[in-house]
Amino acid sequence: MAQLLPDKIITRVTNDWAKSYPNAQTDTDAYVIGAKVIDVRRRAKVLLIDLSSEYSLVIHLKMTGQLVYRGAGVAFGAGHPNDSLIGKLPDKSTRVTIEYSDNSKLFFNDQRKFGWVKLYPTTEVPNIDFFKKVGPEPLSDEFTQADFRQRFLRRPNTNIKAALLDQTVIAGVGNIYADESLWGAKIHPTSLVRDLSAAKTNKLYKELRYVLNLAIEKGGSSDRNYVNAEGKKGSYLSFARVFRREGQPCPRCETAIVKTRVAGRGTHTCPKCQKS
DNA sequence: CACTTGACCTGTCCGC
DNA sequence: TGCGGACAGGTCAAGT
Repeated sequence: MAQLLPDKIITRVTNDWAKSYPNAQTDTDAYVIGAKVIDVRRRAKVLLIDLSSEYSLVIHLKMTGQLVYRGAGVAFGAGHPNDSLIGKLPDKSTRVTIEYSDNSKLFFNDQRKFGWVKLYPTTEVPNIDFFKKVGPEPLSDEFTQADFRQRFLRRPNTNIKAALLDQTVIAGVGNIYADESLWGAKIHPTSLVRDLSAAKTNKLYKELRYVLNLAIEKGGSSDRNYVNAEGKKGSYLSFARVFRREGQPCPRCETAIVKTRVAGRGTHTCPKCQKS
């Protein structure tokens, strides 16, 4: 995305599901049509496309959203090299289509319709409720072990998995990387935050950063249909130690991985390695 | 206030 | 094969 979009000029934005582009209206076109893409950024799980109009498209993929970019012509239909992963576009999951002056298109596809594309003045983005409350980026250089522990201790009476998933504590950790990092740190997901020693939270800090870096290197976790902007799948799940591995042997101790429900989410643990 | 649960949606899978 | 229910990568609002 960051390589594909800059300098492209938007000529049209259409949406097939109102909630996927909730502030779409004719007067928003004034800030979008004819605008040039200046930059593509990310904060937490949100993507920002900054435009020359000083407005930004703010995009959240939620569970099943995906952004797929295609050049003009044959790329929209049969014969595209990515057809085995995702076929002709738009398709029945296409919610928003952004067209550019070179006739390329960016498709926002989202089977479950939880994701969205919103438009805000670029200077207002930091004032969106979500961005005011969201926690620090766990991979940033300034984010230390001590910061990590201190952030968690704001939620002393909840379990560590709920705290890991809480975007106001730490940004960007979802269900997969929560399970994976807890396994790495040998912490049971139901452990109360207040009961975790500094040694444990330090270990979790290291494991979380390891897991996130590995996931980035592998192109993320394509659960089923997910593809990136170039139509490619990520491969992290083939490296996962516990996530979606119920009944398979723990890579450390061979004990069968179990699946339970913690913080309302499917949760995978090794019952021997992660006792507390 | 801190914390948990249900709602938002479509599609798939599993048991009857 | 059909049908009901549970579940799926995330976040809010409403509930306790």
